[in-house]
Amino acid sequence: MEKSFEPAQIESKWYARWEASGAFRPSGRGEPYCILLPPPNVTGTLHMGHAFQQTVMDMLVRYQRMRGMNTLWQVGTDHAGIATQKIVENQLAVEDKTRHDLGRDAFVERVWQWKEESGSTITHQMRRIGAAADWSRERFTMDEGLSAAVRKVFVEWYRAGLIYRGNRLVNWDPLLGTAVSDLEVNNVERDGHMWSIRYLTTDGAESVVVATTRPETMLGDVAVAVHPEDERYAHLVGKTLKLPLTDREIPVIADDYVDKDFGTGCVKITPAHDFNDYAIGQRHQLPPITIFTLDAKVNDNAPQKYRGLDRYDARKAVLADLEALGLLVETKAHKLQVPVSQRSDAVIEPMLTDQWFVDLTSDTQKDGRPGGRKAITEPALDAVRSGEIKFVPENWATTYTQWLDNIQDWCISRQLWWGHRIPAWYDEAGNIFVGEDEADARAHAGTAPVGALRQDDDVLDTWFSSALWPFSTLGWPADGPVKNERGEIVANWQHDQIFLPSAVLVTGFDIIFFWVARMVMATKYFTGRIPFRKVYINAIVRDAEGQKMSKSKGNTLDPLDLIDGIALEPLVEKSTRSLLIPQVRAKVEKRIRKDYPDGIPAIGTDALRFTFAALASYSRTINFDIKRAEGYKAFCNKLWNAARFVLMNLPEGEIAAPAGAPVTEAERWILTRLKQTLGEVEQHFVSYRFDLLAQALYEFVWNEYCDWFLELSKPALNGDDAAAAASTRHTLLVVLESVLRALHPVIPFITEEVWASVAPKLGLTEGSLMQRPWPRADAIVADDTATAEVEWFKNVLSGVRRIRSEMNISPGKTIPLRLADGDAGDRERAAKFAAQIAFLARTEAPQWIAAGADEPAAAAAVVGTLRVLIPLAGLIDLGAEKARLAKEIARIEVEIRKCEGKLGNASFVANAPAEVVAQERQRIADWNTTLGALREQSRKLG
RNA sequence: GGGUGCUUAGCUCAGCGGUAGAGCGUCGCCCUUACAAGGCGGUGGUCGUAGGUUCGAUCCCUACAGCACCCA
Repeated sequence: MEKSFEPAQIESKWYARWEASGAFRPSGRGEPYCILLPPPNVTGTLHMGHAFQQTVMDMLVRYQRMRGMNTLWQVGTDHAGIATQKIVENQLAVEDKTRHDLGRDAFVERVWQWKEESGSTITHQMRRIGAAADWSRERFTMDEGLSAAVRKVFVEWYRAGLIYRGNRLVNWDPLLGTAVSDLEVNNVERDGHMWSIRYLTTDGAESVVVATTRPETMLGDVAVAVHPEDERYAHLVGKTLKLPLTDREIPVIADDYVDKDFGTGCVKITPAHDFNDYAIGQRHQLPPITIFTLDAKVNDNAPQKYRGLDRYDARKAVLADLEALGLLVETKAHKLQVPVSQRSDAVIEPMLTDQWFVDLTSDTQKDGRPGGRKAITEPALDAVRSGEIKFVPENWATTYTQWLDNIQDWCISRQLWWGHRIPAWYDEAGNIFVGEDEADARAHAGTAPVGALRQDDDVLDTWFSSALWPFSTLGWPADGPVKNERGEIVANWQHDQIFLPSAVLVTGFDIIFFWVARMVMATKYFTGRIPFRKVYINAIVRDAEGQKMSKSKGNTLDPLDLIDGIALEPLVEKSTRSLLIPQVRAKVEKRIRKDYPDGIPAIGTDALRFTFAALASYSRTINFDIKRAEGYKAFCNKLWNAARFVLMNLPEGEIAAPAGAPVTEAERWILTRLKQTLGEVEQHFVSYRFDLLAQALYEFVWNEYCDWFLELSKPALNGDDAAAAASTRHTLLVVLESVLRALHPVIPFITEEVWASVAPKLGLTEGSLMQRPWPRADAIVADDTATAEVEWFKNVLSGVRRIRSEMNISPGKTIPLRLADGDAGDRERAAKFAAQIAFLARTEAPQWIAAGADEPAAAAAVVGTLRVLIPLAGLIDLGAEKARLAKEIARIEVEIRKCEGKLGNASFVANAPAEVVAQERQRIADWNTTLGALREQSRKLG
């Protein structure tokens, strides 16, 4: 083995071997265990969130595979409608073209071409993380099989009356020219104004004042509403107002939606451009008046002079005209919530358009069939409420159920070209024909089409196909094998449905609504099964200061840069490349030069993965600190060197297991600790506490195996007892190999590399660590006696070390050692560990001082009643040692007083559990023993 | 407005009813042939505030303060 751990060399060789060996595919043996990869966008590149989430999935998959499960990690990518279409549209823009110049077919063809060339970036990056996924079954949401599932689902829901087409008010993105769902709209607080406008009654005798943040929409007003119990306006209800700037008259209506106490208590009603107003308009049978075109310019329903103006220009014009007429009563600054499209940042305009919806809210249809609430929403709610699906951490179930309780119908049509085209056709009379293809649509129609059929131009919301992921990837709805475009079988529902439900979904809270809930809905409806048993909501990765990572802040980290390292200049270049605003660019560059003056060091995949594991508590954010990752790289190096030590102490060839139990206490102790650690780690896998899991393994490897067992093994290996040496050699090796297996799910590369050297020594014949079983705690025998003895030894050694350190005795200097007092056990143990004490404490052979004999002035450590003495002569400052003893005595006196306080409290003794009282009595006895020995020592020093 | 979290050592976080812990940082000593990406030893906290429950509260309850996120 090389002298130090070099991740780059190791990682490059193992992944390809694993993948080629077929080790990532389901074994076909054991219980099914499946994890679905949340399919990343084909447009994406791997970011820290992906790397974290995928590390979690990979740990689970590798662990379960080693435990003998029939493991499938189902991967693939998402076509990401808008994002992908935009990339290609941007490319066209460089050529001064739009998608309309190409036409639909040619444009879609070009998007496919882009996908073939660039769409696998992220899946290749996933391999660098070490993801043990079954790439042979990789899917794409727009491949033929998954598209067939989409058509089937659409048609079935439509025929069940659960998908409908309607002219509804939807969130319209005027920049992208498509509807978007409620979820794709963010409400952003912006500084704006509240304008008060006076509307005169038709007879001109009276007026009302309405307040609005969007004065331009008055051109589409159809009423002014007041509260039914508002006495100020009761007499006006039913009268008409003259709508300024237009020649229309609008009624005053009463509706208890209006808040009497807000503003003047009068509200202008614009049903075509406001969701609340739309509902009021419907209640009062007031037909909406659309005043904007699809690109948010004033249309022909408005007076001539405003037509063609952009909505914000129209606002200025309307305000100026109202001002001129003396109808603008007040203008004041106002903070308002503006709906913004997540995809384009454009301000959303509610627009009345024809769209397709999934019914999620009606109880019963007109014909008596169950509505969407009964058929789709409630089963999804029940799956979580009943505990069939469990969230981890569980409080996310509240988020899930509250959203479903208040859900709206899902607008699934998008006015895009890239995506699953809606399987609906229209005849020349506007009748709708739905089917998996045109022939199917005709066959299922009640009436013959009038003239030719034309397919709906729209495509489905990307999340529609994602919702089917748990079963469409397993081959549904086909009956037999499903092939990919290369003719390879990627799924077969007949066999693969054993993987439904999957074991756990690992995903971010931000897509509980977009994806998790919809998967439950669709999977329950179409397969009758839940899609997964658990939903592990992973934390959001932030920077070391807890700030959200964003390109414009310059605090993003590329996981591959952490793995490979990157010099400062290339890092600055890549971080600022996409930033167009010079000030932002300068700020980001400055930050990077400050944060990473030497660039980013290469820490390797294993250390990155271990860091993710160590940070993965139930907390909802994790702050990624490179320093922490560097610490775990040191851990990898520690493991590496421990293995080197073990291997360099072995003779050539295979190491036979000695007959019988391990000879030394140290061996039996480390095996006991290994057993405990493995038991803990198994628990932490069950509870998804990867932080505790990582910590348990870290502590075992570093603080137990390396710090103590390796050290204890040195005198054993070099001592006269051949049996102890042989036994120790074997135990060193066995524990190391178990540790490698236990750590493999977390740090697969280094463990595989080390194992390759270790396995032949144990005569193991598996070709890869992946094929070894995960080590079982219950296969190891615990030995509490040995544990107690090693703890005693550790106390003795620590005592000597503390004296050395505090008395400034050079660590290399061999010093005399005396033992005084103590009991028979101490004598036995001192004899047993004599070689270890002498070697590790660097002392001469310990000598007992007989009771009552003269003692040299000495510094002392106390272990029970045993005093471990280091004679002062020439080594130790008497005054310093007295001070040290006094300090220790004072500390113990405080502890004793605490115990006495408790035990002196009658109600404590009466009410506390007996074992707690007993524990307290034991504690005080132990402290008193130590205190007695310390006082004795103090007296001896005079 | 409704909801969900968080507040513990300088920093980042575990612990969640019975002696306050880890990593990183910091200080001291040491290049002791597995590892200086290291070894050994130390320093450092009235567990956000105020009440309550309890023999006992960092942990449970209530209120308050601050911070964050989600939904409207």
